[in-house]
Amino acid sequence: MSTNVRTRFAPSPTGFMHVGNLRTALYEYLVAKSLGGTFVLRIEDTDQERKVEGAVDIIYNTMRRAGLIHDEGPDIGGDYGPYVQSERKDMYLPYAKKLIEKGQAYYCFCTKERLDMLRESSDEPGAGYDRHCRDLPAEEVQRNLDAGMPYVIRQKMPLEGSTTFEDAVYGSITVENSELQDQILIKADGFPTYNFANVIDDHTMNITHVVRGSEYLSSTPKYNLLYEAFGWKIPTYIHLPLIMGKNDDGTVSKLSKRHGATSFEDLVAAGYLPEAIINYIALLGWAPKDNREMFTLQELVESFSIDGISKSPAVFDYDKLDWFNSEYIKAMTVEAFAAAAEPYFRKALGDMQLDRIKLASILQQRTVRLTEIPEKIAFFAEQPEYDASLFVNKKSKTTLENSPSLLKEGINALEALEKWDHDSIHDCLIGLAVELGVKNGTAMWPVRIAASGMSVTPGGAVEILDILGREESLRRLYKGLEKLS
RNA sequence: GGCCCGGUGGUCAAGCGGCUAAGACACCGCCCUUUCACGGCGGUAACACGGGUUCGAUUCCCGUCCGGGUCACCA
Repeated sequence: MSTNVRTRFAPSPTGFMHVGNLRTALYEYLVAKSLGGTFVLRIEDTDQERKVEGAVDIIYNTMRRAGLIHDEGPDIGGDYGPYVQSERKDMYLPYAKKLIEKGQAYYCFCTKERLDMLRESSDEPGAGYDRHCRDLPAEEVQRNLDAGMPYVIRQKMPLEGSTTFEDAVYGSITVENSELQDQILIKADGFPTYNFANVIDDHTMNITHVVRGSEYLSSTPKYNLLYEAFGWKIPTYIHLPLIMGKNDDGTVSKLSKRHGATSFEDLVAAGYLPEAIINYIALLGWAPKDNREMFTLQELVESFSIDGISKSPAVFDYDKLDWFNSEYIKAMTVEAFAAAAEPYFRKALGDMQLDRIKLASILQQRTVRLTEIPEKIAFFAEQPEYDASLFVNKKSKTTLENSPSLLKEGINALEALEKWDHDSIHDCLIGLAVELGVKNGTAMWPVRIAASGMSVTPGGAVEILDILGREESLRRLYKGLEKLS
């Protein structure tokens, strides 16, 4: 028997992809793919007031860059379309009316003002709707309808008893029905609310596994009541632990914009690779059976299982993301890294023609985020003003006294070089150290400082000289010598 | 505040009645080394608390405390 597993990612087009959403999408993808199922993309745009131009494209782009390829969706179609809720608008009202017929829902003519007043006049923080229209006489309802009075449709919650549902992660959860509000199903503008559209769409799209953040845990009983009212099969619920952010005061709360770079686009702009981001967030709330940490998307599909999902919230840790990113960078080929780094090379060097592969090879092992690159190599384009004190280094045994002669000897040796390439420069300087009877570092230090003007550089003296080229190298070394005298 | 969920080192986390309580990140030290890194080796650091159940609880139950989520014509 092959009940096809179907999951859906149902973002609303807000203009950015929050990592919490991305992680939900990832898990939905993994649940589907690890079970040989289908991954559906559905756009939830029922809130006409919050519509953002171009936001859907951001969703497509993010999904593609993250590698989360959907099997059905607005852009590629499928058997259960349309996949945009605004295009399904007409589907929802009939379902709501069916509920009214069954006595599970009702028209409500209360104005927004009355609702606001209700809220304000109550001293209970959680006080909700007073069910004023719940038992309106049928004639009055009809009269209002005929008069064209604006209305919403509300779900009629049971006043007694309790509702229990099973969650694949959190287990059995029971809520007293008296806690449940008569939530709105259809808004005054005719659009369904998220909660209602969700149930209708998930059912009509044959979604078998509903994966979402645990912030929906407490509203799930309402969903179940809806499914039961229609006599529909209840999907498997998989609620995910929340991703938290650290606040300035040391507390934590649901990760949001105020915690910094928290959207996929933000993170990419901050110099993180999509693969590293995916790998990291996969491990926020899920752990494999073994100790493994490095996963490609495909490997995640192979290792994923629902019972590895944890219940407790996870704090988003930029340090760990940094580590993943540097690991991914180190694992790239130099060519791939050079390509990824190119925009940052340009930023620091402009049109200056330096060997990109050589640059990449000295940077690759020491780059955590791509965005660090420009500041690391800016000295190649223009040597910064530096102080002679940089020539002093205890470990290398260099001082203001011995540096001038050391540097002069270096210049002499280098000027005699026939070929200016890495190995020649290397052998030349090492040979010099031997000749002078000093440590390699002692001979190298003044050269590197004069060539770069920086105490810390990517690569050593040899690499820098090689990349800089003979002419510019010598020019800088002489300048250093001048500074020392 | 009501309701729901959670609670293993600073962070992510293994563990699912008996372990010297893994591993990773971060941090610290040492080594390597032409700087910084990288790499190698080692180290500091945890079962929130109190009751039970049991021969035995980090693991099961209850309570307390703490943390989070949720109570919209937002999703």
